[in-house]
Amino acid sequence: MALAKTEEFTKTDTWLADIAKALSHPARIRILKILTEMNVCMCGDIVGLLPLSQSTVSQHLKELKRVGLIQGEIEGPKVCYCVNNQTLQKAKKELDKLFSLVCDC
Amino acid sequence: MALAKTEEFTKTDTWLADIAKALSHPARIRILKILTEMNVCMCGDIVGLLPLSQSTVSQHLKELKRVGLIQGEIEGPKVCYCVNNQTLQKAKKELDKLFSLVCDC
DNA sequence: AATAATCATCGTATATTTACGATGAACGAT
DNA sequence: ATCGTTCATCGTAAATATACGATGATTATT
Repeated sequence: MALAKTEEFTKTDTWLADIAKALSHPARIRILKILTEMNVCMCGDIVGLLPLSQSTVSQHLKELKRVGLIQGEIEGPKVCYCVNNQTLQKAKKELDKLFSLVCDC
Repeated sequence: MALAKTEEFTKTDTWLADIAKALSHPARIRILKILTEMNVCMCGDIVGLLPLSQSTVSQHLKELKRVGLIQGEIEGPKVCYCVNNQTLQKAKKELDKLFSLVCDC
């Protein structure tokens, strides 16, 4: 079976693994940076900054949105994306907790 | 195509995405914790603590080893796994750098 | 030499991911 | 009302991931 047995693990571990999955593609890491560094929020703008097609970028945005790392605000025919500080903070907190457990840092 | 266009991104982003991929399964997060919290290092011991078969756990260990988050030392017929502090520290550093860029934390 | 223990790898099945082009939906502007 | 812009979704193809049982390799023990 290819189904991850997520029921067998703690909610926190499963959640953190899901966050990690959302960060597991360089395009999505780039997108997070683009949304904060550049003064840019639309899908089309991001497409212009990445070597990927519009539909592929849209999928990456969807994945980031799925776990709540970004959110999208509809503005007429456009959608303005931005990072979600709350989720990012929670992710950082849980990652820090993990690293403080598993390593000397 | 399903091939990630990793050539088109920076080495650091690609590396960090790869680390995130290794952390993107709750079993692998559990394994990291088990290797540090419990006094345990062998694959068989970990199998006893997870709801997964020996071959599946071995695959997860292989994935963690692939990115250098753990290392395995052969001791006769056994292999003693342990976390790799150096890689973990580098991962934490890069994650911190990412989060300090993309969020207020 | 034979056996037991330990772990990796092979083979396999299924689900998911990644990517693209094409199409559809929503809305503003003409 | 039509057109253009923007983005999501559909359809599809190929790669990867997840899981298991079975088998193979290695080494310690008997």
